[in-house]
Amino acid sequence: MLVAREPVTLRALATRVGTSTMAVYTHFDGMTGLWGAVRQEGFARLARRLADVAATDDPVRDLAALGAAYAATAIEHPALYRAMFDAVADLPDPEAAGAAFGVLVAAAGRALEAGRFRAADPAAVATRQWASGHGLILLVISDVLPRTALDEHAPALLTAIFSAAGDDPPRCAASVRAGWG
Amino acid sequence: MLVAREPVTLRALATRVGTSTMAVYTHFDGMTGLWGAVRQEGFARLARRLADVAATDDPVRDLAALGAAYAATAIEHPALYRAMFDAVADLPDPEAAGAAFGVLVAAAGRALEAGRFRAADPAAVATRQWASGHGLILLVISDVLPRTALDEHAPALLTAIFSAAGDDPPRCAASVRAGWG
DNA sequence: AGTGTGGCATAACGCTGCTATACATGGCGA
DNA sequence: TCGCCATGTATAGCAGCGTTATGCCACACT
Repeated sequence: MLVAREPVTLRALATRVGTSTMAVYTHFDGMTGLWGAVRQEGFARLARRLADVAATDDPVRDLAALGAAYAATAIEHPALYRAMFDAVADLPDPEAAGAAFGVLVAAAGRALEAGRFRAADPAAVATRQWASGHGLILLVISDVLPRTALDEHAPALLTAIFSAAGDDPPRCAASVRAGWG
Repeated sequence: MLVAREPVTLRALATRVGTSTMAVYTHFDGMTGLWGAVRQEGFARLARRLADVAATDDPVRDLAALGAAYAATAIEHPALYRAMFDAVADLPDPEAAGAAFGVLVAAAGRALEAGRFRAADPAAVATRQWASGHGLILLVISDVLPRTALDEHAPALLTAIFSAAGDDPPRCAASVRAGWG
């Protein structure tokens, strides 16, 4: 899973696109601004990917599908995913990250309304799902865990979290299996 | 939670300890080797902290206590924790990380023997606990989640994971509460 | 006591991100 | 249509980085 991480230098980048280093300073604000734009674009793509997950009549299935889409996005571009969270605190426009999280919260809210979750805070469920997925994904793209660990542990973790939120365990497991695909 | 991250340059470091830059090349192997030694020491300390957690007659409580010790270690030195996982794949001696993980697996094994977990693979339970904690901790020390999120979500996540492993939910919650302290 | 070896200070090299300056090019007003 | 202004780019140079080559010094061993 570990991909070659060439240093991404300002000069190499300028030469690559056939311009001089100054272009990076006019269009972005130096390397700092460029990395900020990269992280921003990463979260924008993530939010789009999550928003593209169609809602069904099984909100728990949807939550699992969102998790799968999230993981797929991260695995497709692991270097980008790492960069996104390298300085997520000073994102130029944090709303993009908020939008991605909001999709998760909305799905958890639908699960609550549908009676699948019992008096649980949708934001808390989404946070727990997010944190678990984040950790698992990072361990995978850091070559600590093999890539197969995702399919082995993610559904189990999601089932554990959603069941703890009140869903009926067997039904929850079925929904997660369906959503994770 | 975000702490000031001065660049940690070779020159500044050499001046700080009153020597020249060459010392870093004789004792370590340049900056790369030095960072490797730092990560190594980080995992060694983590393993020691986990090994110092005394086992009780409640293995689920112990698992939660291990989680709390793990989180405390990370929160005490967030920059070190980030550095540890920055290149965990090429750790000089991976056994230190393996030892830390082994403590978790052993506790999960005791929970299985004690009949608290039902036919679950101890390593799988430990992996899920580790991944979840890792993600939650990273989000906290990256200032995505407030520090209070640890006490709010970690026990809930642990209870969810251990209950899914077969433990009786109310009893599990009590054990986690006791262990998390 | 003489010799050899290991470790450190010094200086220099190539690279980095960044900035100051000069030039070119495109649009707008007279 | 001509001239001017402004915007963006190329060039050159700066300080800083990690790394390496060289020379020296101090300690240990015969």
